[in-house]
Amino acid sequence: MDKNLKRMATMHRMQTTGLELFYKKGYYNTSVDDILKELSLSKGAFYYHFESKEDFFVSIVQNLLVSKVYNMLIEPIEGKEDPFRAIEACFENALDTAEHNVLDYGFVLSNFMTEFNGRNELISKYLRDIYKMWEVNLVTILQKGKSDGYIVRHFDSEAIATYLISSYMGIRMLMVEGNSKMLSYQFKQQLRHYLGSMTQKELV
Amino acid sequence: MDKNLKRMATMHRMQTTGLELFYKKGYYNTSVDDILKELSLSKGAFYYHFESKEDFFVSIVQNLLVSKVYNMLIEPIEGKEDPFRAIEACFENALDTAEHNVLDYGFVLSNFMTEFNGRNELISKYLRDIYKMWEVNLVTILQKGKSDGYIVRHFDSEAIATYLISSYMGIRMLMVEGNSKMLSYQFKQQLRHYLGSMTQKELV
DNA sequence: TAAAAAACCGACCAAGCGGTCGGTGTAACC
DNA sequence: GGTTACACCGACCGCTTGGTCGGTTTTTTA
Repeated sequence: MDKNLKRMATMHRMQTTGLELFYKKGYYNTSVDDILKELSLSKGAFYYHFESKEDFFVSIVQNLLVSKVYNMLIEPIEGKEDPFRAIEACFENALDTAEHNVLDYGFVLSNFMTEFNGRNELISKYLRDIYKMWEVNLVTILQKGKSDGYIVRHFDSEAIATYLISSYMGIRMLMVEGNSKMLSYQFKQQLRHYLGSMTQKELV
Repeated sequence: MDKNLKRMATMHRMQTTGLELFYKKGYYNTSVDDILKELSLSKGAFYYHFESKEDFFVSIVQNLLVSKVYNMLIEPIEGKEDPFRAIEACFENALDTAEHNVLDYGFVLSNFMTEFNGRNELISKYLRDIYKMWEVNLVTILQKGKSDGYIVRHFDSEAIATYLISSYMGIRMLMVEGNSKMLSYQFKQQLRHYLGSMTQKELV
């Protein structure tokens, strides 16, 4: 009982530190020893809990990344009345945390997708699943927005979702130097314009 | 004379193969030996022509990447009458080559920017310079478009450029599996809508 | 409190890395 | 036709990597 608790605690410690370092330096450029040094743990401890470095990373994706993306990019949108307002607020909030160089998990996701693309199919698959989860959620709320009269009916929800996600991932990729505040501002402005151009005028 | 030719030929061969492999597998995940094996050349040959792996990559950026990005993403837009039409055509063309998984250098650029970000400041700087070149060109043509009456005057050219580049880099990041055709289609559609929403109606 | 199971240690290994260096073939020059 | 400089070779070096394994410590169990 208590046993399992300790096990979980250590694994969790390893996972959070692992995510942080993998994100900062890249998966292939971060050694298992790097993580262990940070935690003052030994190789033995690591391979007692995880089968391999790859297995370790998969566990991070499933235990941390999924829920973080959900909390930050999906849950804040779900069930809201006006979809565009909800999306706008959610994206802007995510960018604000990103500005203060806190971990922004939308970016973490796209960062890893880039790194593993064509290099590790298994991990890529897990990452794509998270992306799909995000996309499906956006499409759903856009469809609902149509029925509720917030969005012009003939627009393509899937295409809008794709465009939204790609622009978000793109801007996060650019927001890495000192100019992130400016970029974030410009992005928000254009996002509002883009969404505004598809809003159902009058009616409802 | 002929001498210099041979030198240049070998270096160029190394650079093109290097770019290809670095792009496919990542810089840190591609060894010098990997490239040499592909070319049936030896370590000696490599370090005769280049000081280090880093120096080699910088030479690739300066000799190949700069001109490729220019040819593909800048030159096709420069000096055109209607900026939105030019940008639209240029982006669509770039995505079409990307679909047939030919090297698309806008993506190569963003890929490397992600990989080196926070890991190699020198290389990051060179990559950012290319990005800036692209951005400045977009801003310039957008400004010109305003004076020529194609674009509503009060719009923010810098913000539009940022939004365009980020969405492009984002969509390319997503276009990696089999669904790239669909993504590309959706992107083009939304890009047209976005640009259309800023086009100066009537007048001119 | 003794035995058993779980958690952790760290020296060690083979493989791979970027980079060096003394040597070799070959074309250009006098 | 000998000299010289350029282009290339590949064994080798020190170091890091992911992963192993026999052993020790800590915790749970009975």
